[in-house]
Amino acid sequence: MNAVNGHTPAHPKSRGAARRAARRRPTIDDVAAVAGVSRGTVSRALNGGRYVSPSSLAAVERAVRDIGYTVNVNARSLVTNQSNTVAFVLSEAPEHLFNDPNLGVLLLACTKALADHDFSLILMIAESATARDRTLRYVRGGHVDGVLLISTHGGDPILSALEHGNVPAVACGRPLDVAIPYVAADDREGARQLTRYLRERGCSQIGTIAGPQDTAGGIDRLAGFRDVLGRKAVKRLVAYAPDFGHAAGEAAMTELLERNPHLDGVFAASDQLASGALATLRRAGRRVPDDVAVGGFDDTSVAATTDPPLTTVRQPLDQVAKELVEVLLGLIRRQPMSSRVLPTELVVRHSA
Amino acid sequence: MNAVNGHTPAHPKSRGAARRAARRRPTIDDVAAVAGVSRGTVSRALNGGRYVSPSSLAAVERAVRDIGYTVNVNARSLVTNQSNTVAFVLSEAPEHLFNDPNLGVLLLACTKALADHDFSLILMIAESATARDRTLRYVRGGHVDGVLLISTHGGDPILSALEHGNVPAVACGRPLDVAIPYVAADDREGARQLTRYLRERGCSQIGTIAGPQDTAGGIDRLAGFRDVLGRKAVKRLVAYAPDFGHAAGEAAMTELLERNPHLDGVFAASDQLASGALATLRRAGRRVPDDVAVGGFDDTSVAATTDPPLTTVRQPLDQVAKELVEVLLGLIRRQPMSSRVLPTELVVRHSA
DNA sequence: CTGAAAGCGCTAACAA
DNA sequence: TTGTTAGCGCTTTCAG
Repeated sequence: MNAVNGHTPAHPKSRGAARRAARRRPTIDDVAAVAGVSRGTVSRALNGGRYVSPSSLAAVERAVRDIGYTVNVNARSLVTNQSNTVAFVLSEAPEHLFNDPNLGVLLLACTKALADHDFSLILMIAESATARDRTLRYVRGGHVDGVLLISTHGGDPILSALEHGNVPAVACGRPLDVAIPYVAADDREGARQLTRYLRERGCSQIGTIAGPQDTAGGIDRLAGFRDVLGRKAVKRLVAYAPDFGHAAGEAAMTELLERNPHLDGVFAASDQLASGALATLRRAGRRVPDDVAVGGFDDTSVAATTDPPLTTVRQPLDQVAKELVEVLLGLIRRQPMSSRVLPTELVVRHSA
Repeated sequence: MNAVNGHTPAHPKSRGAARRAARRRPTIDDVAAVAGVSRGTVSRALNGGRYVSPSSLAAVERAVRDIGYTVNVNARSLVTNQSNTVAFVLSEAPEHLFNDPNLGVLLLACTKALADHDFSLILMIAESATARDRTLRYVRGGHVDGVLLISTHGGDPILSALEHGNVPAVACGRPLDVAIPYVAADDREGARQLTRYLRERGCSQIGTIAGPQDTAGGIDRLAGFRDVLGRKAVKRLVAYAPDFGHAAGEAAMTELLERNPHLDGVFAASDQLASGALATLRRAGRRVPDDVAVGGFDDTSVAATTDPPLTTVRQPLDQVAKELVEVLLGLIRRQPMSSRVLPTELVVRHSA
């Protein structure tokens, strides 16, 4: 109906729109005016292009490029009632958090996986009670379409809060005591793999540094260890670490060594625990892997830089992230989604 | 004008609003109806409470609590044209990125600092050309009020793209060749501190493992080293690492040792480089710090877990984050803001 | 396939 | 101090 180029202002809107477009950020009306179609057609063209003639579609695309139009997400979200944004919620003391090198990798991978679906990730920390309240308010306030929950400890208040909420949510790692769909690596089988490997390697006195028993990782990795060693996994051979860090690994290794002077193998529930164990062993004058073989878990960046490099169990973190996003997006589309457990892989280096 | 309790529907809106409130997410009109005031009054009460009588204010607050109202940010943003959201943009190959333990700390600290101002952080990765385009489109599309730029390498296309853009932006670390306000630790002075310490400690043959020379950290830390050693810092005593990682540190240390068998001190431009240097030195049979004293930079978590623990230079990352946010928020308010350089601190452990 | 028009929930300008 | 009203930019019926 109207001229396609802006030089021939046919109906009044065209002129107004064009002039305004010079100063303000262009709107859909500006596109419509330039493309010579109605606002509705532009909208349809922008959202899938259904019920739009090829010529209109082309005109719109051209106009969009010409005037550099980008949709105003707020206006769109106001009417569609969805934001194309998900919250990545960390519910733990932040100091601990980024000591775990897994977290950064996961965060990055989720961001990228979401970007592939045109979703953005907003990072929220819920370490204190007030922060948790703010997060919950924010999430429930409809600012995000769903939640990616990174909660390590059991009894996390934010988990139960989200459990019965109407906000789609998926947890990374099996949540304790809560029925929320999750995606996790197969911790238990991974622990079995490494423990079996130690045994086949000839270790006869294998101990374990177990992670905190209020985390799924801590519990399942110990369970896997016991699956393999059965009755032999006597109390004496298990040392419990209060967290997954280096210092805890040093302490637990000291304890294990005192109780079992003839130990010749150790499975630590994380690479950092293993790195601490290595430090203690060196101080005790034990050679690794000759005197004592050591295995870790996670295959984080630290595994490659210890001396000797760690034999460990790789978690498929990229895959975890991908599936986390897949499940959440499904949930957002109101599809029924179930939890997924991903296989781990033994990575043999030099410590065992 | 109207009854305060919902049982006495006086004007039509009240009834409709109340009924709708039962099913839908409550709106400002629902609050108005319940509080017995107009929508405008509610809005004013919600935004600062100016020009609102104490009694109205109380009524509104009560109504908000009663019906569990939360503002619809999209509607608000649509009219105010600001989102209370900033983008945290990473412009580098992500694999490298979270090897740097600083990054996680910074990200967390920024998130918290922003939360204190009721801003949210959205994470964006601009590693590839297409990702960069998407990021730029997103940022310019008005989805965020400003940008926190974490760019390490010089010549980053996203920097120049943002330099003359009208989007408020602040960089973490001094950007190379670009005039964008930034917040950074005083790398040069930090390097001087450590180098002086090595000299005062009695080292007479001090080498350095320099970081990549297309990063401000790499350049400035080397400059600081030279400031102290002056002419003595001959070429022979400098080894260049292609990145800040452990493996690069091992290689550079090997090189340094070959060229200078009598070396008795090393300043590495990062903790991870230093950790690599430690590994090489151990393999070479040199004792640290007795034969060779080693210093790192950053005071990341690795510094505490090496053997021996690293003497290093602490960057005040929490403070950096805080000021980063302060500057960005100022910029968003259209206040003129200038760059800030923060002092570093020498942390003495056992490696030197 | 297309255009017109009705809101989405909110803020801000204006009149009272 | 308050209520009324006009949009913000967009999607989505609903007629045509």
